Amino acid sequence: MATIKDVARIAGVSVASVSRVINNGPKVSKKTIENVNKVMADLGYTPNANARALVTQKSTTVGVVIPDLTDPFFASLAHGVEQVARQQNMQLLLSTGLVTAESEQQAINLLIERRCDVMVIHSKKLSDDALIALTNKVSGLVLIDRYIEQVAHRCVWLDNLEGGKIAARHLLTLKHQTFACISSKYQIDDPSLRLQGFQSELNAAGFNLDQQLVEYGEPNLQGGEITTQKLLASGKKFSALFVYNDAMAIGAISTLEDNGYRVPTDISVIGFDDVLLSRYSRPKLTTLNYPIEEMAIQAANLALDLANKNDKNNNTKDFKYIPTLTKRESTSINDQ
Amino acid sequence: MATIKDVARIAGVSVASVSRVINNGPKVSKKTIENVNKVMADLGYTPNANARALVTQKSTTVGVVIPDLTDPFFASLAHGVEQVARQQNMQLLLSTGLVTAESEQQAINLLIERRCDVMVIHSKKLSDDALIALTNKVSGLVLIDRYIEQVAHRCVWLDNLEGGKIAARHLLTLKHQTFACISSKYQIDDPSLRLQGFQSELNAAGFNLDQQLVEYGEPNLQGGEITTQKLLASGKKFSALFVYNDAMAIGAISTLEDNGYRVPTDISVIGFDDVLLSRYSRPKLTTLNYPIEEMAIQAANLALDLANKNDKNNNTKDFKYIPTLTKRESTSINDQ
DNA sequence: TTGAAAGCGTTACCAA
DNA sequence: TTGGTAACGCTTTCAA
Repeated sequence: MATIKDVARIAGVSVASVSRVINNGPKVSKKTIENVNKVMADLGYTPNANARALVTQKSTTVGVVIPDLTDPFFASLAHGVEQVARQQNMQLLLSTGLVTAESEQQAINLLIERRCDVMVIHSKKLSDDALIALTNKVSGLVLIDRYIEQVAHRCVWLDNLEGGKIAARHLLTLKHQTFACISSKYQIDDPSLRLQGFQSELNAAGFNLDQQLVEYGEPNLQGGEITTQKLLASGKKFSALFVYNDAMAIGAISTLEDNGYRVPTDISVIGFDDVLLSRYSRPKLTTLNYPIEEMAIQAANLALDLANKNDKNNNTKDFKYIPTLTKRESTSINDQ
Repeated sequence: MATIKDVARIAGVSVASVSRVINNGPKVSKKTIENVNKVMADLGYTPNANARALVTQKSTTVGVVIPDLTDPFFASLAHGVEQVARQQNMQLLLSTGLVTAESEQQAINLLIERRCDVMVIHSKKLSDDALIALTNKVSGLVLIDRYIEQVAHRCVWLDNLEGGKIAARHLLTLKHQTFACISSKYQIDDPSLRLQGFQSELNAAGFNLDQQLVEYGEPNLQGGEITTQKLLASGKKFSALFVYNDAMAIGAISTLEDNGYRVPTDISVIGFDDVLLSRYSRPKLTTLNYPIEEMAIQAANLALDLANKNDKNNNTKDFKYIPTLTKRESTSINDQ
């Protein structure tokens, strides 16, 4: 592959001049520009980004660490980051497939090796301390979907507790009085906070959440089906069901209808996340919108600022998002 | 950030020795290894991948070019490539957001700038010639979902024509006699081949596809709804509907049921792709499985071999995949 | 407006 | 088993 030297030699100029025309540098004669451009085209010359990164000490690459690309939620996150990357003429360096603290750490290390100056990290397994340490090493590192007090100004996160409350309020407004809940068996923060918020708001309104009507399962379609079967098997009645995420909610609806319950006529179901899926279900899912793409854009911009030390405002506050209710068809008033 | 020189100086050895321990090079004394490792740990030293790439002339990076990350189909493709990348300790460099031939070209150029030696490209807009030219420049470049005769041995693709035929055969087996079809308005190869295969198999069995029962729309949920409305508005009867992809098929089912038709009792619907969505719909979608992840893995491995000149078998044949029928609940026998 | 040359952080060859 | 050093392809300063 042709190098800048080849171009210089053939064009009969110095590499410095070639470099100048590549970078639209100042003070180059029109003639040189044209000449060099022609030679570059002839040779099919493409500058070597690695060499460039080495000398300029910047990577024009933004790193993203997420657990799984095939989960639409994370795909949206990556998509958000990608948009700001493209704006900046930067590229996405992606690390996925993370299950343990070690693999998360490893993924981040790879980004550091590439001297990625801007990174958006979704980490649930790494300890606060490990993350804080990383934060000191990489100035453009931003945490998404996680809140750590000591590095609050680098956290872009969603208030899951409030999300649970909003769901409860919606159901309460619809005059429901008996509630069930499906949560995730994986006890990271999110599910327990959502459940906690839901429950506390119910209590505040003078209602109770029967612990026998709380089930935990895999956070996917099948998990929703299985937990709903258990709920039904308990024999207890409920008219409103709050589900950890949309995939489970769709599974729940499916099982409910298979068992002769109409949604929302007999039972109202509310999900969480508002992924694409929720618009594809029948009935269309009422759910809490998790503005993950918007948050990812925010996170990427923040990382960019941090990397460029544009921390003008020297921000110390975090970036908290509140989910919003998206009313569709799976909840309705309880008129029994 | 600490460099190899810092490590060498502090450890009291030469950079050559440090380099050897980093790369598990031969002939290093145990003592040196331990000493150097300790210093590296103390300094939090991380090798610079850019410098490495420059001198070794290889990038340990695999490039992926896809139109859109949020489309589950492409997410699966990226996921497949990612799996083989990880196996090789390589990382994904991702380019998305492609709409025109120019932006596709641009995306590929960025990968070349990074001296990405292994790349899997999903390109629908670039001309055959442009792609062939690229192929000469990058030895590890593989095309996915596209077939170009001159570079057949670098193509991993699906036989869409056969897919259409399989759909037709399935419906024929179920004794259907009147057919409708929803296609994509974007006239790249895939939709027209699917339609063509469908039609030709119908004809072979002595049936006809009424052109008034063929509609074209946006390849998403809404497109499926709109085209189905048009189909219904034509007043013509049909008992079987072949739809371009799963998203449209789900839209179609929704509109059909809203208009009082039961699926599959009154009308059988068959989709294409077998994305996650198809398992989430009610009734669950009968569709043609597009083994995109498997194909992506194949493509990535092929690209790897090509890049390493492991073209041992000096393959000249292409990699053609045939979709397979996934029977679920949206098709049934026509007993009228 | 142009060119020479130093230097970015590594690896790998050649000597010692 | 170790160290010195050229080289990778580029940008950037300094002089001319």
